[in-house]
Amino acid sequence: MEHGFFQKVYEIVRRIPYGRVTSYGAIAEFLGSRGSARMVGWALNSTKDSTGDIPAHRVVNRNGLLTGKRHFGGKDLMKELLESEGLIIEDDRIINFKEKFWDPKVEI
DNA sequence: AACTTGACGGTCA
DNA sequence: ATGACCGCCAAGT
Repeated sequence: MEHGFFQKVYEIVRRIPYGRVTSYGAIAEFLGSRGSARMVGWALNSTKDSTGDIPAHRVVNRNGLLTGKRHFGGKDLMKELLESEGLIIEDDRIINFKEKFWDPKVEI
């Protein structure tokens, strides 16, 4: 197993509690200078090859917008996954984002 | 080796 | 509120 930037990202994403969400930037910030928000999105992109135990749908952009939805199967798979966890989504935006936001640097 | 492309975010007009 | 720009940096071409 490697311990590169990607692995660190996976570790954090796996820790996002059910029904909560975080942002690419928050993860990048938590990892310090080891990466930018773009890198986090990149890391998640490669989870498609991975085993699939990574809840990538719980990562959205800083505005609670489902910017990564097109990388999931189906038309609205990402949205459906989040809704099934109790989040309210309207026009690809998480309405109760602030309440559901989980910040790794304060909650870990 | 050079250029483009992003699941991003902050700043400024 | 909206849009342009810039920094970010690994991968693909």
